[in-house]
Amino acid sequence: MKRSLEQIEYKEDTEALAKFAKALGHPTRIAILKHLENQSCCFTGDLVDVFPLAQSTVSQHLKELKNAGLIQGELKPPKIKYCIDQENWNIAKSLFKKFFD
Amino acid sequence: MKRSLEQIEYKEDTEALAKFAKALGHPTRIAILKHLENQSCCFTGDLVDVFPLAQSTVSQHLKELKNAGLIQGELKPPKIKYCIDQENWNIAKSLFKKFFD
DNA sequence: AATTCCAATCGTATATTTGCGATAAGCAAT
DNA sequence: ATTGCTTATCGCAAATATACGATTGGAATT
Repeated sequence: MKRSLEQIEYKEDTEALAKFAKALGHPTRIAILKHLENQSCCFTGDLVDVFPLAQSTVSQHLKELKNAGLIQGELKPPKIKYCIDQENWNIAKSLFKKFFD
Repeated sequence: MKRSLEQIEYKEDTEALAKFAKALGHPTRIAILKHLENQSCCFTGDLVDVFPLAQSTVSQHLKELKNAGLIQGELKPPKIKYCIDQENWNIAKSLFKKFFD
């Protein structure tokens, strides 16, 4: 995509908030996080059963949530247990809170 | 894009939250909203001066914020005054609040 | 070493987003 | 009616996002 002169510089908080918001910007990912909040943790396979989506698609959504730092995966062979990343979750929480006043 | 069988049905709150989050998922739009929070209101032209972006680009970001319901435009010839849409802003606020506990 | 299970990644197709310049549209004042 | 100011929209190009099936990879067990 064409870009103006160079990358725009935003404040750190602005970038961080946008990044979190972007990760939350898909209903499936919201639903996954809600599910994790209830269950505290779960495996990829559980989610594949819950959502009418291909395994690869669910895996991609998990990857994005992980990249945003909102979840973390723990090796639990032969499965992977996903949980909310409490530290970043709290950061996101406070950023949104501050943003909305 | 290929879709599974048919559109997935999510809860109303989930859809609404994702929609708001998506609109917030770009640093320029976060910055615009922060600017509006400070100024209470402003004109498109003001924003074009603030950000190193083309007028058409700023206009598009405003359009998305408007579509999401986060801002509203008031005709003030020959300008348009943009303000935060308090009603939807509060809805978004409470959705995020509930989501993060 | 081979097998099995689960999840990630690859390759592909399509849709959407982001950005720009150029043009159109709306409204006031001349 | 014409001009001038401001903002929206159009048309395009490139980048990202979303989805799938197929394949690969990793870890434990046989």
